[in-house]
Amino acid sequence: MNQRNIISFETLRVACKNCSVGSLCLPLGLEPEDIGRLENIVKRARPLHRGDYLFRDGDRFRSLYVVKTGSVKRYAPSAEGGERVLGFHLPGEIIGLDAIDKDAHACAAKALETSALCEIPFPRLEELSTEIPSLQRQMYRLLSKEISNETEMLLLLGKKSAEERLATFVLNMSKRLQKRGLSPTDFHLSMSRHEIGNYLGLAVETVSRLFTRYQEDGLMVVDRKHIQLIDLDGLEALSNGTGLTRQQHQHN
Amino acid sequence: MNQRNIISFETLRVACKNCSVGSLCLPLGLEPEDIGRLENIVKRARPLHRGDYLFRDGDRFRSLYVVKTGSVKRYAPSAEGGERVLGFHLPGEIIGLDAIDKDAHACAAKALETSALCEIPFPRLEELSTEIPSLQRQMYRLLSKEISNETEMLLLLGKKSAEERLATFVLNMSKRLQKRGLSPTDFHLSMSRHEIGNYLGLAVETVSRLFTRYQEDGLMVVDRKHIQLIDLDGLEALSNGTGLTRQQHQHN
DNA sequence: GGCAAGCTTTGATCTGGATCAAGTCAAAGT
DNA sequence: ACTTTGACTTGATCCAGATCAAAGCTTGCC
Repeated sequence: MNQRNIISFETLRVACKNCSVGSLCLPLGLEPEDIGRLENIVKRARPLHRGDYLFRDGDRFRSLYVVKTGSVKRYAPSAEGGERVLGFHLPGEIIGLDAIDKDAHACAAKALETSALCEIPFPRLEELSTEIPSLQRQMYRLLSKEISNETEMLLLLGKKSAEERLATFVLNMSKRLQKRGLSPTDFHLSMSRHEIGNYLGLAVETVSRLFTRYQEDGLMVVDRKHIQLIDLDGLEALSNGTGLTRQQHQHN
Repeated sequence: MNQRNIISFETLRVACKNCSVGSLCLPLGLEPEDIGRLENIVKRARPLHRGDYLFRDGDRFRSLYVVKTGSVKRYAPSAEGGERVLGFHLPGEIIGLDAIDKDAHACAAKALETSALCEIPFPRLEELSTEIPSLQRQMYRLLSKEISNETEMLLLLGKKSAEERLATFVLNMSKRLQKRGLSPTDFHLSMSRHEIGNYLGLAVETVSRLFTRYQEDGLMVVDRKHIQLIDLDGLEALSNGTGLTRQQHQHN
């Protein structure tokens, strides 16, 4: 706590220019000069520890947040303590775009592990984006991309089987990690089986059984939260329903 | 065809100021003067007849569209002729926000009945919104609202039962029609049972059985595509899972 | 270390809704 | 009036995945 006071302003200031996830985030497409103006309004948020809330449902909407390191779970608490997981957020991803309209958060967000975040006060961002057309353009793109992502998820929940859902999920993680310069075939899942199941509309048991089966079929090696993908093409085939069924696989 | 040529420019020009759905659309929150500038870039699109395409998946993204009258179905065609219905659009609703990022439409849109639309060339809208902050603000809100809507749908597909889904759908239609000044309890569904089922992730047969059951339980009167809602509270209860189950209902 | 509290796996059973299979009905043409 | 066509309903059966039940594993905490 005291330590915060002795850190100089310069240290707290965000440096988007050097940020490893800058190319996935707001600065994309901005001139260096404009990135400087953006840096002036971005704040470094206090680091979160596992289980800490970034915001809760019902909170007034003030800022967008960008994950710098770690990961965040976003979920809608339902009556009777149940919850529905809406998404997992990796470094470079922006959280809060869904709250702009209602001016309040309809869901809660909490850290899955120790995480660092940037905070972007939305009124100032909105103001800045009237002055920097390329920032406005990037905002439109980010909002639109978020819609596409949700639509993708809708497709998954609406017609894919359990097998297809989990394969899609694992591949999606793989691709997102790759974009961040991490291994697409060897990674750590920061969320529990329960959370994965909840996110995909499946029971924990189903998730567990599928991981076991994928491993038996030589698609991946699973050791608790550590995943090693072996057969990306096989997973891709499963993910879009063109995969061999269990029986067919055994016969070939 | 010839008739189009003798209509004066003034007739073709869009008059957002007098539009009955203006308060649901882009002009919301704009000064009369700015609405005038918006009108200059909005075009009246050629009316569509049942089955006509507004755009197809893969089409280059050029414009947003607003339904003025009628209704439009948006869907993702899948391999082998199958399709996944992504939404139904009523007057005042904007179509195409999901295509901004990729600069191409990932889904197709076709008219469910004779429909009139406005076309808003996106590059010009983007330009105009850098000049009119309240227009930019409205765009952010609309995009954000779209994300919320999709999230809502995600919740529905992820954990609601068939019974809850259809009740939610009917109530959602009711509320949207009410906002447009139409009866919230007596309306016509322009889409088929098949399309409703597809949209909700249910089989046609399930939709049909549920409509029958709702009617038996005195919640509504269904006559082909015409729906009359009788017990809004009962439907609301069903829709969020707090409703009595069939058995409980009979015992009370 | 050792115990408690979660997670995760695995097995057995159950069920909501899909699928299959006939009809029924309404609108449009002949 | 009679066929056609496509949308809708109704009934019978089936199955993927939920739910129930019971262990194994980890991790953390005293």
